[in-house]
Amino acid sequence: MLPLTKRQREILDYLNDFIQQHGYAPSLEEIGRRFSLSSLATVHKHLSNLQEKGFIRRAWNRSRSVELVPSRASVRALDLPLLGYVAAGSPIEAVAGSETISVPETLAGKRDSYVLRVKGNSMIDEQIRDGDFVIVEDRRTADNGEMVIALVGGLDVTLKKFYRENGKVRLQPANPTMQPLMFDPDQVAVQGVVVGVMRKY
Amino acid sequence: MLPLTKRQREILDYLNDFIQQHGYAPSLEEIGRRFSLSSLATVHKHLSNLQEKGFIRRAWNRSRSVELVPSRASVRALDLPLLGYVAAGSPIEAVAGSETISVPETLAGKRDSYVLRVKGNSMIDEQIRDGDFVIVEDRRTADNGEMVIALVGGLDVTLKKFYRENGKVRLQPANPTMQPLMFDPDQVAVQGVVVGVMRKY
DNA sequence: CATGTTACGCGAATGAAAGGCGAAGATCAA
DNA sequence: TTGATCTTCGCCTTTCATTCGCGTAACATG
Repeated sequence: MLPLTKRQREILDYLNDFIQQHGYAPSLEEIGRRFSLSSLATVHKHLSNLQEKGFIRRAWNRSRSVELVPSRASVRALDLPLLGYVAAGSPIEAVAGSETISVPETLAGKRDSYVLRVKGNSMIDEQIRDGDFVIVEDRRTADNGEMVIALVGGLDVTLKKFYRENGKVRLQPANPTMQPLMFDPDQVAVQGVVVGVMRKY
Repeated sequence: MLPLTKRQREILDYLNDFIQQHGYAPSLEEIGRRFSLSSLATVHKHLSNLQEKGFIRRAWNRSRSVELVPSRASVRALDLPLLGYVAAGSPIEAVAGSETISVPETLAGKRDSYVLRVKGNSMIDEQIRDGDFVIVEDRRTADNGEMVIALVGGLDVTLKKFYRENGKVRLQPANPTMQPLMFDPDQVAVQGVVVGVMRKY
């Protein structure tokens, strides 16, 4: 893609801000006012140049039809649903509405995945703290040592580490004050496996 | 999909609110009243335009049949450069080539940001483990308690928690076996601040 | 140094789309 | 059937993008 001039960069940034803020693009007149340009022809030429260089798209003769081309902001991210909160030992608490979180493709599992927000510090020993987002791949089986969302006895939904031992299933809390729990395999239904963590400071 | 005009955006926002609040769509007359439009033809034309642009769907000739098209609002992700590895006490070790990591927009700072991969468990007390990716916002100042990438004495580049105390700067390792270090402010140059963490299992 | 190119700028004229009106016709649910 | 609601038609005004001709400045190149 062709490089921008200083002026073009300024205008592109302005477009970005404006669209972000208003939800629609500025008119040529508004752009001109922002940069103290008295002629719309000047603005128009700038937009044409930006279009030629591939940074924006425009519908012909349509009001406020400038669109930013998602170039460097690559689309390699998935919008996963934020289903709710999870705390060790408590059922998943659904979150209102249908919020989504964008997650890098490399973090999300290949199957259907979703996101839960961690409540409390019960997973602190696995370096997961209160407020972290865990990306969960929706599947019914787990390997030893994986962190799973498990339905225990048809009641509790918990986040634990999963081990299969001597025909039993061991669910290991990531908290030193809690004891590991042993179950018969038919008592434990794996709901999903944690494949990633995100934290925002 | 075509972008919206100012008016179209207003109406779309109203539809959104109304449906959210009532559970059903407004009638044309209600929309018109909200925007002080005396002709339903005007409202109808707006809805047609919104439909044409792909933001709503309508059943033909059905009352209150406006439906919002699930936001294909492609939440963008940024491709940030993976600059290298960082371990407490060691200089940043550059990674070969120009790898990038895609990071959700919500995790990345507003300014220029980059990604470092953590080596070793020296930050374990801050729930950052070996192999984690830290998203670093490139700036030169930090507030108390922020985790910073700091250049100390023009030599070492380290990842520490940052505190300003009594005209001195305290760099606090996130590891119980390491002592906090006190410096004169001119000995410490903040390179960036950690704004996010990502982990892949 | 002259010269072609490109970015940047002006103002005016033109016409298309958006936004608006009222009235009449069509359709659906009760 | 009837009342509420959606659809269509013609016509108007406002907003906006486009085009044209012309000009200046910066810059690379022969």
